Parts: sequence; C-alpha cells; structure tokens
Amino acid sequence: MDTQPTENEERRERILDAAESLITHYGYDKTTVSDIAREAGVSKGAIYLHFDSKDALFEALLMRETIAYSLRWGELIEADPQGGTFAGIYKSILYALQGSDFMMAIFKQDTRVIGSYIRKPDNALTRGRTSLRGAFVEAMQAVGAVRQDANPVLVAHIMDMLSFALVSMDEVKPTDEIPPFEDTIEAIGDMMGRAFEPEGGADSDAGKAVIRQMLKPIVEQMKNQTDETEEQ
Amino acid sequence: MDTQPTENEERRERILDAAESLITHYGYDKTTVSDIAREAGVSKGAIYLHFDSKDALFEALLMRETIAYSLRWGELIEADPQGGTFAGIYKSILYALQGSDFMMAIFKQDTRVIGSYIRKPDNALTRGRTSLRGAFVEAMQAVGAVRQDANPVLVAHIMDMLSFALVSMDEVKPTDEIPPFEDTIEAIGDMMGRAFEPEGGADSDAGKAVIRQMLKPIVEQMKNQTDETEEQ
DNA sequence: ATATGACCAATATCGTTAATTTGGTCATAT
DNA sequence: ATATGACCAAATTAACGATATTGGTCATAT
Repeated sequence: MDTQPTENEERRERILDAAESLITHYGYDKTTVSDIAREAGVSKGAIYLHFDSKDALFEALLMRETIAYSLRWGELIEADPQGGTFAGIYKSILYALQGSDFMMAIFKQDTRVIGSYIRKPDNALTRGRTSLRGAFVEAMQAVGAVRQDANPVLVAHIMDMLSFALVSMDEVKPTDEIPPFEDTIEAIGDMMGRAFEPEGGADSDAGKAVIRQMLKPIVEQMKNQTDETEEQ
Repeated sequence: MDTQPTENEERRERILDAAESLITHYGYDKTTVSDIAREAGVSKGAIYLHFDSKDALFEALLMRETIAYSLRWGELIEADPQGGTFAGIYKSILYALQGSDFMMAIFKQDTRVIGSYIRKPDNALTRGRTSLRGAFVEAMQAVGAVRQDANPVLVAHIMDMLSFALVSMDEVKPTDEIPPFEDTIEAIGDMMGRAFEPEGGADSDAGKAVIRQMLKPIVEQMKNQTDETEEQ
C-alpha cells in the first residue's frame, strides 16, 4: 500500500498522457500505437505490457479522464462556500470541462476524435450511459435543494442539453459570435438557480453532502482501477 | 396582383415540394436534379426555367421553408392569449419546428441532409446568420417582457443552444432516454419564464406587438421573393 | 411560347491491384 | 525479469483507368 507511484505506474501514466494528447489532437483512428509509444518514450511492446489492446488503452484513458474530471468539479464545489447549491454544482460541472479538450470531445461525441471506436459494439461510451443525472436531481430534490414541483427527468435532460450545446456550438455559430465560456456558464448557472432552486434559496451544505455521497463510489472505483492494473 | 397562383407558381411549388421531400430524406448530394424533376412530374429542363442552378433551387427552398416556419410560430403566438410572453414566444418558436424535418435538419446543421452545400463559400447558411435573436431579446426587454438585468446577448445564446440541442440530442442519447418533444419544450418554456421574465409576469400583448414588428419584413420579403421569381 | 429529354463536359464512383500501414507478437538483448 | 523493435498477417490506403452519373444546355417538338 505505498502511496508513491512505482516506476510501472509512472510509465503507465506517461503512456496515457501521450495517448490523450495525440488522440485529442489527431483522433483515435489516426493515432497509431507506435505514435503513442514514441510520444511516451517507450517501445511499442511496452504498451502491451500495460494494456491488452488499443481499445483497452482508450478505455483506460476514458476511465482516468472521467475520474479526474469528476474529482475536479468535486473540488470546485468544495472550494466555494455557495458551491453546494443546485446552480453552484451545475456551474462547477461545466467549469471543470475547461482545459480538458479530451473530455469536451467525449461530451460532444466528437466523431473526429473518437473515430471508429464509437462504432464498436458494446463500447464504453454507449454502455454505462445510464442516466446518472436523473438520480442526482432527485437526490437534490430530496434535500430541498431543487424545487419540489420540478420534474427530475426533464431537469436532468435540460442539463444534458446545455452541457452538450456548451461544447458543440462552435459547429453551429462562427466563433466570434459565441460568448466566452465563463460568461455562458455564469448565465446558465444564474438561469438554473432562478428556475429550479426553491424560493428561499437552497442550503449549500446539504448539496455538498449529496455530492460527496455521489463521488464516493467513483473514488473507490479509482482505487479498484489501480489494483486491476497491478494484476496485469 | 392576382391572389390565386398561376400555373407557373403552382409548378414551382411542386418542384420545391419534391426537393424538400427528397433532400430531407436522401440529402442534398444524393438527390439529383433528375430525381426532383421526376418526383415533381416535370422535365429536367423545366427545373431550369424556375431556378438558375441546383444551388439556387436549394436556396429558394431554404427561403420558403424559413418563411413558412416563421409564419407558423407567428400564428402559434397569436393563437395563444398568453402567447406573447417571452416564454410563450420561445415555446412557439420551438413548437413550430415540429413536423418540419427539413427545418430541424437546418437547425442542427445536419451534414447528411445539407451535404456539400454547406462547404460552398458564401452559402446562404453561413451568410445571413447574423444574430437576429440578440435584437429580439433587446426588443422584448425594451417593452418590459424580459428582466432588465438580463444580458440580451447571453440570453439569445442560451436560446440558440437550447434550440440546437433540442433537435440534436438524438445523436448523443439513445432515443428511449429522450423525453417527448412536447414535454421538453414545456419544461424549457417554464424554465425560461422563471429565469428571464420580470417578477410580476409580463404583458403578453406587448410581446405580440414585438413579434408582429419582427415578422413584418419577413412577410414583405416573401412578396419580393415571389416577384423575383416572375422576373426569371 | 413553352416544355422536353437527348446530349455533353465535368465530376464522381467503381473495380482492381499494388503499396503501405496497423495492431499485435515474440525471439532476442539487457 | 523486463523491455525492445524486427517481424507478420490483416487491414487500410493509393493509384488509376474504366464506367457511370450529374448538373446544366439547347435543338427540337408541341
């Protein structure tokens, strides 16, 4: 149970770093395993000591980035005293996208980045896409952070729509007509607060508790993931 | 100044009908001029008596459908006593999309439908995409139908995001996880009302006046369009 | 006058083969 | 033990002439 990464773990991370950079830049299809090996400064064979296949490498990257992304918005929420309100949480979820072109590509299902991976049956993207957000809205409603008369399914769907549109509008409007990322997120947060939070304003701490509860399995899954790696 | 359509106008409409059906179904590239002629029951040469080129035909179709779409939501607004509120107007704008697969494809910039047309420099889709909605929100604000402290540009952008996402979510989520069109529109309308209408609730008639004013040039353009056709 | 469809140049698609690249392996070196 | 990169079968891409299709025209028929 050492906390500092072994040489192996470090190299695994380097490979994933290289893969992330190359795939977000050139896409899954045009990025070859040799490219990743060269970029990571390891031999091609070494890649296969860590991952069963190119697909498995991509899935590991997806897993790592999803977890990192979740932890990132978790931290944003904790850092802000008012971060636990419904609007505050959603804003953090959107803000945390900033800087991760990879996660943005995943959110917009960018076929140029994901390439042929998406077409594979039973892939990690179409699988596991069970509406986690519906449950989140319900939980927020249960602690009084969301208006009681709001429909959780529809609120969750609007959240999905907005996060998708946030990262996709560059394909619809010319860039110079799109407001800055931060401005848009603030406007969305303001709107969500007015529309879905209860009259009196919501309790931030209750919301933070919901988030901690929801992040718990993710953090644990991260540990399992590390264990599995060491088995290989 | 006859009100009933001439034989020529009727045939022009038939051609556009055929084009709309074929293009929404098979896309711009795979729909040939001969296909349109056959479907419309006219010769290929006849098409060129009405339109300069395949591109011009597409642009005429786009124009016709945009005008028809605008008149449709205009009517929906007039028909509803509360249709002139900010939320009411936006709901009508979204409802009017229903039934027109062509307009939906335009809204989502569906490359399968639009095909190579979009790639042409200075086409009718990228041109004329000047933010009409910003002006609309400002006008609504001027008559007190939108909160004074709302940023018109950002409100307009959120409207663009939501309408884009409304017609595009089928590419992100499996169909069975997407709520019915009507339910989503109602939820969006409810949200927009709570978030952007002034406290006391807005005056519906003032909003209708704004809409009439905005539709006026469109209706006139429709007349001009008809005149131009007769010149050709 | 008006509409037609055979006709044409330009472009796109197809069929085929050759050449290259790719994911993945494994004998070898360290 | 561990890492390497030459190596391989499978798949992708390039090349390219043959074929078919397309947008657009115009002599002809009505």
